[in-house]
Amino acid sequence: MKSKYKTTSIKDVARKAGVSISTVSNALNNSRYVKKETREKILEITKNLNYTPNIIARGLKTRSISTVAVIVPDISNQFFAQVIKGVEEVARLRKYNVLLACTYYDVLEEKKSIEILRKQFVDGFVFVSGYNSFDHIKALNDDKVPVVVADRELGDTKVPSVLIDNFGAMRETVNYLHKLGHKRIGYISYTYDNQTTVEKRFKGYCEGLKDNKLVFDPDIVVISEALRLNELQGSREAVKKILNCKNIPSVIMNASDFIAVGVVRTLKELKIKIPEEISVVGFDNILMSLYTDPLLTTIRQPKRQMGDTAMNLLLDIIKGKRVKEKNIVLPTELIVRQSVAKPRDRNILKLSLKTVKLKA
Amino acid sequence: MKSKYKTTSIKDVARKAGVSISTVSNALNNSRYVKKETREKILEITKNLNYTPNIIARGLKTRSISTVAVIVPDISNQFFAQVIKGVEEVARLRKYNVLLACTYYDVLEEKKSIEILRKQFVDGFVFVSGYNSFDHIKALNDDKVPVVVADRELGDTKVPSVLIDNFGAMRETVNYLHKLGHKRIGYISYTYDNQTTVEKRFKGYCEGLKDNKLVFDPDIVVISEALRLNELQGSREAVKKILNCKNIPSVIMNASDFIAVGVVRTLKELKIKIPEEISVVGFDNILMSLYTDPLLTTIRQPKRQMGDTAMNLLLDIIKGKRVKEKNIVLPTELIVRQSVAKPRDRNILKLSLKTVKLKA
DNA sequence: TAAAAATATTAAATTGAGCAAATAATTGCT
DNA sequence: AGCAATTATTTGCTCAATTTAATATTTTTA
Repeated sequence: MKSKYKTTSIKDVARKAGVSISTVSNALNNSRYVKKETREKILEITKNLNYTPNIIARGLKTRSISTVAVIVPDISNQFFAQVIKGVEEVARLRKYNVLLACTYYDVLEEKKSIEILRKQFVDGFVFVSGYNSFDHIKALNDDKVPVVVADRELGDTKVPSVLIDNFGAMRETVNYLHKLGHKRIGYISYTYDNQTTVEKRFKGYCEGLKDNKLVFDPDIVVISEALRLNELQGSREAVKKILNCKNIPSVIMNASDFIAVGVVRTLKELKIKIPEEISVVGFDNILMSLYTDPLLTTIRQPKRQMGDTAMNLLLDIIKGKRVKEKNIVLPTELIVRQSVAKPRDRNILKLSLKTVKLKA
Repeated sequence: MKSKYKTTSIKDVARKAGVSISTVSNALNNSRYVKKETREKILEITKNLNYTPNIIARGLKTRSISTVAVIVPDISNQFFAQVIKGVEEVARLRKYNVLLACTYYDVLEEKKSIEILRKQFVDGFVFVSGYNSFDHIKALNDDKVPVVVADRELGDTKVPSVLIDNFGAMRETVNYLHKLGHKRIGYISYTYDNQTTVEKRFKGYCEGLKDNKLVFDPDIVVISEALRLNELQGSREAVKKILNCKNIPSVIMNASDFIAVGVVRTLKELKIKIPEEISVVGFDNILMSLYTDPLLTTIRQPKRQMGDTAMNLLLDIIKGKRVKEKNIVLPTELIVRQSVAKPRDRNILKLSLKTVKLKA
């Protein structure tokens, strides 16, 4: 504490115990032999004086105050909050402190945070970048600063990372839908930069189509900047665009639950029945996916687990433990709820679409 | 950083500049007169050597490493995440670090966090307790440890706090509804302990009734433990209980948006029209309130502002600034969306209820 | 020009611990 | 008892800065 008042120090304990400072230090840290009686006396006095070692002083010598930084784009985003939760839990368990820094998708802020913190007192970083280029993180790693990246593929296996297989998850979901009988699979996403999770999802969708000899049809794929805002309007426009094509898809896959929630809303507004006429699939398993009507079928990513795995990995690296695998891929899971069904007779849909076309 | 390699220290700068350590310190901190040329030379060399002071060493002397702790029950809760966001923003602005600790509504964890952190290196606390008794926080304040409480009424104005007027917000909303013509106002809440925000809301509801000479009717008030879980089922049961009474309310107020969202869902399931037959009001303005159908009318609390106000207050206290008001009440706002309307002819409702009763 | 005043700089103490090397105390062995 | 080996403790340096009190330098004043 900043308290200007003198706190009890190791000196006080030493004086009261009639021994030297080092003996107290040795007794408390078990770093050297200390006679049993001496140790007990010291422990007793430590307790009486309510003494705890000054972490800062210790840190000056040991060069660590058991603190790691978590850097995320925005804590108010459920996803990042969950990752942090995982990090925090492991930190508490392993007696570490967590420093939080938000960067609001601004590389400059990311770099600034790195700059400030690495020169200061953190032992390492759990990093979820909000940018599409990772040179600053690679540089950090090259400088031997312990860092673990979560949910970002750096294309550089030297940097430890904890990811999910966005590509595989989407691909398998396409396979699942195809098995149900779907042949026209639409896709809605916000625009992506190079290397981002959203790009991987899109590629997984494309690969899934190939797996099943389905052709990629740009008429039923919308990738739009408007969807980045997580607002209903984006989904609304995307859905209308897809519904205006000749051959309407029997299912719409989405790059995120936020988009999917908007799609569900829009289809309901248009009186299109989900999943009877069109099925909808999300990605993320956000809380809201449990509040849509019908409940959203989506792909769960283990957000909290991502955080705790990253933190455990980071601490192992900091402690110099030999880690066998430093590029960890966590499993995703398709959560089957109510918004997907086998495709029905396409005539049902065509019927309701007469109305839609007029409105859209 | 923990880097075992030697970093450049103030000594290196001093040697290279041909001056003493203290002069370098004085030059960099503006703590003493330093001749202009000397200062410039030192600054130049500081830059060349890429020197930054070791915060830990400084902290040992100054007893601060510019870090505050934020303690919340659970970061994955939107509300707390927003508060933290506010705290973090101010921290970055005022060049402070934020240590995060979650306590999962466990007083023991709260006490443990206090115990660990206050003895260590934090300058103060922003505290959102998850408990209904605040002795540990009062003790902290009594010990002259800077602490600001957010969103909790301690009933002790000695402890600095940033709150909203839960009581007044509910009361005024009752007045608003009464002005619209509502005479039967239902209320759903989860159970509360002493002193909590939810209790204040309930009292505000009661006072609002009195203001308008409406009688409190336990038949249209549900306060249940089941609602604490934030799951649909709780709201569903509460709604059915209210609908089973003789004289059904024309509007249902709710202690939280989570409850309200469930209420909206349930009413829709029961084919009761919102707001034509029953109006619904929430509290919190969570993201999901923008995704219900109809959009939820609710009471906004300035969550982020709560965080940044608390942090600014805390830093002012830490810096010894004279603060005129250390018990701050932030304004709430009724956000009028679609789920509230003037009450119509009660016969409409009675008609649809014939069906409901059977189901419920 | 010498003394006083103002300006500029520095040596040394301080912060609270850890740690290596030196020293002291105890035990074992012949 | 005497010496080595073992066990226990301490001295003093270190970490990297801030700060106080002392000192050096320059400028002003009489």
